[in-house]
Amino acid sequence: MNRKICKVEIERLRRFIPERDHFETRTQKLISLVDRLDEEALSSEVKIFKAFADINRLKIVKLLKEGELCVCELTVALDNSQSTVSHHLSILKNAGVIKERKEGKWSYFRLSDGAVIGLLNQAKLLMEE
Amino acid sequence: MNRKICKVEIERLRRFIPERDHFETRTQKLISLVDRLDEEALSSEVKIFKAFADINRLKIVKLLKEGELCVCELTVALDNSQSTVSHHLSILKNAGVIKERKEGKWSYFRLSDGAVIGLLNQAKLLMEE
DNA sequence: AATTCATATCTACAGGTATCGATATGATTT
DNA sequence: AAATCATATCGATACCTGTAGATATGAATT
Repeated sequence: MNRKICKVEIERLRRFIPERDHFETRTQKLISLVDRLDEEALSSEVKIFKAFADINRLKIVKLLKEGELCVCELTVALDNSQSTVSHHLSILKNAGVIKERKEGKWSYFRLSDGAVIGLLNQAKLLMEE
Repeated sequence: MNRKICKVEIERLRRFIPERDHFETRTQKLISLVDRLDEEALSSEVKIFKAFADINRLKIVKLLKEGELCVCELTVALDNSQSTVSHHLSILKNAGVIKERKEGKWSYFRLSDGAVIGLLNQAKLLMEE
């Protein structure tokens, strides 16, 4: 997760900073704002959004709104290979979106809580505007 | 976006369907549920989640909560190359998350509306649980 | 009109990720 | 204990994506 730092570019931009009204104070404010961002918290947010950023995983989430399901049911419903479904489930689980319950040979998955549905609704709202 | 269909796998699973209580009706219900999902709408949702699924784009969104900013300000604040920032902005714009306003040489970007902030809050909620 | 500047686009590349088949694991059934 | 079954993990592969430098574009300045 280490971005390459582009110092040359920054210097190039800094050269004209004093020439524009308020530019320096504005950018200083922005820089300190970025510095105050919690990188770890941001990474968690990214992880959640990544979890939702795949059509098959979205389908899984929408199916799980109907209730708990096992891997084999999801495999049939999604028409994907079992290993693929398993992979998607582990990403969703790792992001905290879904929870697992083992029962004998079966693993049942369910949505973590109502926040997921709220998230989806917000996204839809954003989309419709 | 064309998933490969894994018929063999499905057939393998179908063989034991009649042997489990309610499995057939359950999976039939799930399959028809998936069939009724609007692929195009799902793709839009995925596009939005993808827009948020990068740490630099999240930072841009958080910076834009402070108000309208031009590309060069974001470039300094994020310490990324100009082309990279421009690329991220085009993804956010394409997903409908931000809007652009041109003024002379400058391009100013702003958040589309309050839905973004709601979306972020929902994600945070989900994360904290 | 020539230069400078802000931004967008193109090109290349490294790392990430979705997918599947094959195999491993761990439970259940025979 | 051997076989079967559900799921997870591994290995390979093709595609996707974030990044930066180079170049193009279009506006403002000289």
